[in-house]
Amino acid sequence: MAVRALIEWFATAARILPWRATLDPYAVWVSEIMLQQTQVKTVIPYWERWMQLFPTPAALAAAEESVVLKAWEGLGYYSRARNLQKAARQITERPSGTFPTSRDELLELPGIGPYTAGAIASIAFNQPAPILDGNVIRVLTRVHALRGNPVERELNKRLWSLAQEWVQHAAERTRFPRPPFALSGSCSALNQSLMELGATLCTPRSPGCPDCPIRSQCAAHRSGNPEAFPETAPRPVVTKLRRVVVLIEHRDSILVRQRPEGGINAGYWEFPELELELSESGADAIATAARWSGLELDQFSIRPGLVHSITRYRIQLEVLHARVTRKPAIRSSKEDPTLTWIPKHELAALHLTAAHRKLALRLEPN
DNA sequence: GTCCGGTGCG
DNA sequence: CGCACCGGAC
Repeated sequence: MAVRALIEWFATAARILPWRATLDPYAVWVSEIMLQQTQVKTVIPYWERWMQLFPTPAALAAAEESVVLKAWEGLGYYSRARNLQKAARQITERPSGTFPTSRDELLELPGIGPYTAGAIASIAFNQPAPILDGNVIRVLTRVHALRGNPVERELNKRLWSLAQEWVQHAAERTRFPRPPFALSGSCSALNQSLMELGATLCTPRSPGCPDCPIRSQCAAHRSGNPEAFPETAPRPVVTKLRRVVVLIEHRDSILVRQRPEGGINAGYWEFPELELELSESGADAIATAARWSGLELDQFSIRPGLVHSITRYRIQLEVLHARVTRKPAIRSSKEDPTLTWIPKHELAALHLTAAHRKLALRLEPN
């Protein structure tokens, strides 16, 4: 085990990150949820704004959902934001009025699974709770040269048990050097050092083995091919889709709609989007938009499109623009009651999906 | 183009 | 256990 070397390395090599300046469990929790599936660099400005807007669980619990979703706009996986607020409401309703401190209590909150429960319990409260995320999986499979897919039950169980042994060892056998940031103790230091190593040196490609504090104890390093670990399952095939976005402006207003609950980008606003066949041409896109809107073909102009990827889809967006002097009566507004004209200056405050925010930024200001 | 990554739900 | 959920890095 390389626990001591890891902790000593962490005390000197840890990146200074805004959420490392505090041990407030709420601040740690928010950072951990944002960091799920999302890179540190992306998270930093979101975390700063979030902590200003909602400095406590009570502030988050009391906020309008639309304000919460606006603060999350562009981060993706929007159920994380909804669950964060749901959990904040549960926390403020606790009879004790205190933040849950145990892994088991944390696990009861929506959006908190085994990783996040361990992260909060160890980082904020220095409990010997294990954590296993992508970084830790990489470090542990490399140190022990563990073959197999870490998602499968057998290896996954082994990795959790190693993570538990390491943090237990940290709890019983180590102290931590005083680092230049907030640290609750050696369990926190060990867990954070595993993640930090995975994020900065023990990276998926081109790992920085020469600088690694535990390379002498690493079986994958000795093997000469650390990148062979962990083994990964093939990713699901990407489905290509093609859609047309219809930007219709009338005076200072523009047509938007809200995405339904329960699917991609649930509850977020967007400009109307229509499905196209992959084979359809630009002219077909205009015909589709005209049929949907009741406008004439020649009222539309083609604007630069964009490509974006969400989950297993790669979506080519064509963009059409029309400026009308009379609002068209759009038939589908009966089936889609969220279809709404809003003043363009209100787009800034609306929660839009990332792709449509890019389109909104291309509109001329009034 | 290809790769990366926690939680919830069926 | 398989799949859905996002956006950005390379």
